[in-house]
Amino acid sequence: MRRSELDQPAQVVAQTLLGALLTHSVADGVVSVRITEVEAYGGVGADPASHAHRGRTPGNEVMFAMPGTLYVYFVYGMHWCANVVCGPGSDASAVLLRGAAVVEGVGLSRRRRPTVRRDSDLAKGPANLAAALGLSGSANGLDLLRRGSPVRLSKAGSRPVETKRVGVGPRVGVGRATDRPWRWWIIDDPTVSRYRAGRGRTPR
DNA sequence: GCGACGATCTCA
DNA sequence: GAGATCGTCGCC
Repeated sequence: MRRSELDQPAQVVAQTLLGALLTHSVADGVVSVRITEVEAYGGVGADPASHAHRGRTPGNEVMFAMPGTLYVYFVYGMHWCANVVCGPGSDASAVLLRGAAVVEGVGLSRRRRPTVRRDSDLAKGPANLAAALGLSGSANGLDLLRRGSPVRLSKAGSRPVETKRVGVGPRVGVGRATDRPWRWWIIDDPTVSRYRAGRGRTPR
C-alpha cells in the first residue's frame, strides 16, 4: 500500500482500508487480519469526538505523525485500540480499526484471547482487534508502511470491496458529533461489531 | 493537585 | 444494565 493512499482525509482512507491486511510479526509468530470495520476521526478543531480535537498533547502526539503511522491508545483502564494516522499532511486525522477477520495465525491470536469461541469473534471490536494482533502501547508510533516494520499494512492479495457491500452509519460509543456517518463496514460480515449509541453529551 | 470520564467488553 | 479499572486532560 502506498503512502499517498493514506495521505488523504480519514473519511476517504477509512473506505480504502476495508479489505486491507494488517500484519503483526513477533518472535512467537505472525497474525494477519483482513479489516472489515473502520471509523474516521478528524484532526484539530475538525471533530469534537477526536482525541486530536483540542490540539496536540503528549498523549495524542502520534496522531500528528505522518500518514501511515500506527496510533495505539489505552481506554477504560484496560483496553488498547489501534488507528491508522491519515492526512492530508500531518493533520492528526486517523482511522480507528474496529473489526477484522483473522486470516493468518489463528492459533496465536487464540492464545492471546483464550475465552473466544468463534474465530469471527477474535478481532471483533476495536479492543479485541488490538488484543488478537498483540498490539499495545509499545506499538504506538510504528510506521505501517516501512519495510521490516513489525506491524505492516498492505492490500496484497485482497480484492477491493464492492461499494454495494459497504455499510455506512454513525460511530459507535461516541458521545459527540453523533450526526456524522463516519463508520464503514462490510455488510453481513460476522466480524463487524454491534452498534451501540454513545452516551449523549452537549456539543463542544 | 484533583476528579470526571472515556473511540470497551463481558457477563448477568 | 452495570461493573471493572486507570490514564489523561482540563480546570480549580
